[in-house]
Amino acid sequence: MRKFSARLADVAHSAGVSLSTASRAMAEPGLVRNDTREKVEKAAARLGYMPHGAARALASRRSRTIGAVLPTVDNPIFASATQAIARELASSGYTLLLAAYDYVSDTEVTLTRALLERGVDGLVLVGSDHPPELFQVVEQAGIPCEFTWTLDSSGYRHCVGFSNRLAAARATQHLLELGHRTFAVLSGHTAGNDRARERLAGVREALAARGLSADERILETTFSLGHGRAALRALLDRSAGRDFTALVCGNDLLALGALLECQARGIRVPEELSITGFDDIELAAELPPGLTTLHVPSAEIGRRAAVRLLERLAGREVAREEQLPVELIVRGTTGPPP
Amino acid sequence: MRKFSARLADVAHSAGVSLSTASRAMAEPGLVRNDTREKVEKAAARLGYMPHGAARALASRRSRTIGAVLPTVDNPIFASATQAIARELASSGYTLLLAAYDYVSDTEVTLTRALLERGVDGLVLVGSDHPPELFQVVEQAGIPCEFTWTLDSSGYRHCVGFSNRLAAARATQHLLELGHRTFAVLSGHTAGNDRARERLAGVREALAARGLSADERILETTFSLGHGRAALRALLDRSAGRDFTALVCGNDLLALGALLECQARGIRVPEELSITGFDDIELAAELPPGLTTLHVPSAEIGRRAAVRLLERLAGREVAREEQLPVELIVRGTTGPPP
DNA sequence: GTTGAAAATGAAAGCGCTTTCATTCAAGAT
DNA sequence: ATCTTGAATGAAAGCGCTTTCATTTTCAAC
Repeated sequence: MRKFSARLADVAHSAGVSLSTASRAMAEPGLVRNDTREKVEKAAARLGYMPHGAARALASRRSRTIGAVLPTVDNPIFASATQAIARELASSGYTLLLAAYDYVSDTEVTLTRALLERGVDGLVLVGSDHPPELFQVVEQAGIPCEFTWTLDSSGYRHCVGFSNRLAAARATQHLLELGHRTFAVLSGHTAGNDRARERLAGVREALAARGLSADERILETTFSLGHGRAALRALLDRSAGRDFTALVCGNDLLALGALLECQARGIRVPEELSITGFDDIELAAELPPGLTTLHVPSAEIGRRAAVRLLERLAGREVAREEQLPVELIVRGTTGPPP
Repeated sequence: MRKFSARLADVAHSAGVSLSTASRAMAEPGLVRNDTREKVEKAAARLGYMPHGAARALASRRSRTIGAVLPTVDNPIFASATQAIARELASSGYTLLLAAYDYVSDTEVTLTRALLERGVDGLVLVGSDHPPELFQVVEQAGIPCEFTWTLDSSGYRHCVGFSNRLAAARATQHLLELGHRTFAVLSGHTAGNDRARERLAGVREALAARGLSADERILETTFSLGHGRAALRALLDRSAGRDFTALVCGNDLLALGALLECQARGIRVPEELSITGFDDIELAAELPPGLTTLHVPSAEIGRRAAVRLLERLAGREVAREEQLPVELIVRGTTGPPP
């Protein structure tokens, strides 16, 4: 079934040079005379030569591929970060290998191992919370790794992101400044997810600084519109009536789900209830009255992670930690309490 | 920097068997005695052996990787299809390599070539519309390829999907049956996108069958909420006033964008204007009054594409074309004309 | 015990490329 | 002319694995 495919040896022969010269002509054009390089290029074009990545990787000990292991690809922020990584890598001749583990830790380890076996030269991971087994295989592989969407408290891993804790505290602060004193929180699942955990911690700290707490009104759920909606429903049904004026959400999907539930129930936002999100996805701006949220530089995170990895692969040093700005975007879902 | 990593030869030596036996113990356990297999497995575990994918690929002539080339990963339908492909492949020991070309044809060819160089054993492409160059490199690589989200009119390529034309016609038919006679259409860009083109053609045909046409009220734009909104705005501003009662959209993002624009302008849906989408993303059900749309089996498309590829790689035959059901979901955005 | 066939193992030849090392070549200095 | 030197090229040794082919072992049947 597989057609004959020209090898570099065929190209070399057709160009009338040795295999090594042909190899150099393709990889390091500076090492051969101009006319021989042209001969080789012509021969390659003539034969429709396509390099054999596996052979190249085996001989050179690098694959020119980077692996990214994501919780899910079905989230605009990861999608744009991924796109950015891929683009940046492509401009340096690298290819991105993608794997999504759907928030299942075991799968994350399996997929990471699969990528390492495929010989990726570097790795992009999300968050700093991972099974010890994962750190172990990555360590053993001895390849550079960037942790994203987070800052590493241990301070010895390479990461590019922002403080989820401070950002979440900022949103909470915004609500406090508007005068809110009774809060509810819709958080993502915190087990194995440091971003969700840090965001929740940030909210708690900001409240605690004012002697407040939302403890009995904190719900953890899956990041999605439907779950956000269901979670608010549960919150409203449980506390006899609505005993809070502000709702802080772990991401925009949860917040928008909550907003839709409010609209369905006839709860006026922000007059009766203020809502904040996190991420600033496109829908946050489009859905009236506009979601107050934190804008995270997702594409920039991806791009920087890629750049840093390329730098490190080239043997250059980069700062351990790269902090990117998160901006509070105030839109229509927050206002003074009733 | 890179740590020492055990090779299969080390495992073999440690287990007291030959390299070939060790190889067989890992790849074809049936070929070695139980106790030797155990010896090898123990040795592998002891040394933390991790197979070298490139070496394996070079020797065996297959990489156990499948490539998928998508227009974008930032669309729920592609995200879920991708997830499904990856899951199905993983269960057979295959890994998915992902590439997104952002609707840029040149990039599509470049990325496909990159995947082929990486030695993918099979390919999943979206749609049947591709630059001739792409068909050529795929052809030359001689690997199985599945075209998805479409049915191939030429009938000689392997594809799994549905008729975008008939589905779009069905939605149009629904509006016709409700009594609508004046239509506008928000289409995705049709250049190089057979799905968008077929959907538009389906609408046109359904209208033509009743002697109707929407020609002067057809707009092509980028698939996104914001662009959908802007497109409807343009449509309303251009025709002096609103001279149509039904709006057929190329996908849900466009439809939901249009819906938001209606809500912003105070146009009541469906009382004054009926809207249909295409895809049935989560938001279509959540955003009041609920979008009437066509449910496409995106995960199933991905899963079947993966299964078919695995079958073909195992040397088994599969039907050239696999048609999946598309269902009209009637929600709140369609009703009788005013 | 033999014998023969099947099962298990080992030796060795690559897979297609990169890269070291040795060799040749061109060209300026003597 | 000869020598020197650096640039350009070629020969050959792997990279870590799979797989063919040959050899040894096992074990049922005689």
